[in-house]
Amino acid sequence: MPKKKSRMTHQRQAILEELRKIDSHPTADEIYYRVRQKLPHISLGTIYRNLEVLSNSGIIKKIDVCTSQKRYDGRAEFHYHASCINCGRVDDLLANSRVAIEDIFSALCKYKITGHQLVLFGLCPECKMKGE
Amino acid sequence: MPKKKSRMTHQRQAILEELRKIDSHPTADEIYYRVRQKLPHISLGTIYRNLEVLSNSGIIKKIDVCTSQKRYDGRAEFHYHASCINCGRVDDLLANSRVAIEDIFSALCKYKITGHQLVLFGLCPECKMKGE
DNA sequence: TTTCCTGCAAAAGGTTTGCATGAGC
DNA sequence: GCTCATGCAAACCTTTTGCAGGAAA
Repeated sequence: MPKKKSRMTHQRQAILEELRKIDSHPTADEIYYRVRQKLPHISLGTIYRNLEVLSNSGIIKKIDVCTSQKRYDGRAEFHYHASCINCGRVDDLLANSRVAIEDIFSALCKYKITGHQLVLFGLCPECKMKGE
Repeated sequence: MPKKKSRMTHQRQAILEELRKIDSHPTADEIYYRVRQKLPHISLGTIYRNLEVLSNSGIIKKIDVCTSQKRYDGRAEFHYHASCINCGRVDDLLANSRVAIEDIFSALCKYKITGHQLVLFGLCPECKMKGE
């Protein structure tokens, strides 16, 4: 199957820029809302299609923090995320322990481990302060 | 709010038995299919409502392996899961390293860590053998 | 006899897709 | 000019919910 080449359209550009500009980890509809400030006629379908294309080509990352909506991350390098159980914000964590985790479990089971997903839950500094 | 007491109906019983009988980690519709062999008139809504009640009371566990459907586990004790990227089966792993993981990340970020979710991906022994 | 639970069917909520048109390169 | 991408809207899929009748305790 010949790899089809993708075009850098205004829409794709705007989505990527928006994602790189903010360091939160927005959901598709948050991105939609933001990009519409610049391109008022863009559709949600286009947002989803582009997020898919961009993450399939390794330019961005689709992340799953076990909530109803997927989130997207402009940083494609490997790292973990922490999700606040109170306010829902999602923060980056350092990329430590990747190999360690997969090694530990490779030794403990018969799977050929090829990846893993880890999400930490807790209270973000702000919610921790508020004592909630 | 007074805790409301729950009743052990035939439906709830059958769902729980089915879940305990199989050590795969079925989705709601797989459970629906199986329980219908015994209770042909049970509805999917009842399946979902009972899985919710049972997991909220800590009798079973709802698990998320980052696919479109949630899965359910008759074992409520803490343990990890591995998901085969080829055939989709989900297996139990030992419960090691729980504290270690949360401790590592508590030291690395400003969150008050209260939990985490870890899923390992890879090839199950069978798919590994088939060389896929 | 009081709640809680069920079946049914409709709705919700997030994401994907078909189609005709539009725009990169 | 050839594809690939877009906007729109409808479809999809999993899960949730409203309601009136049914069954645990």
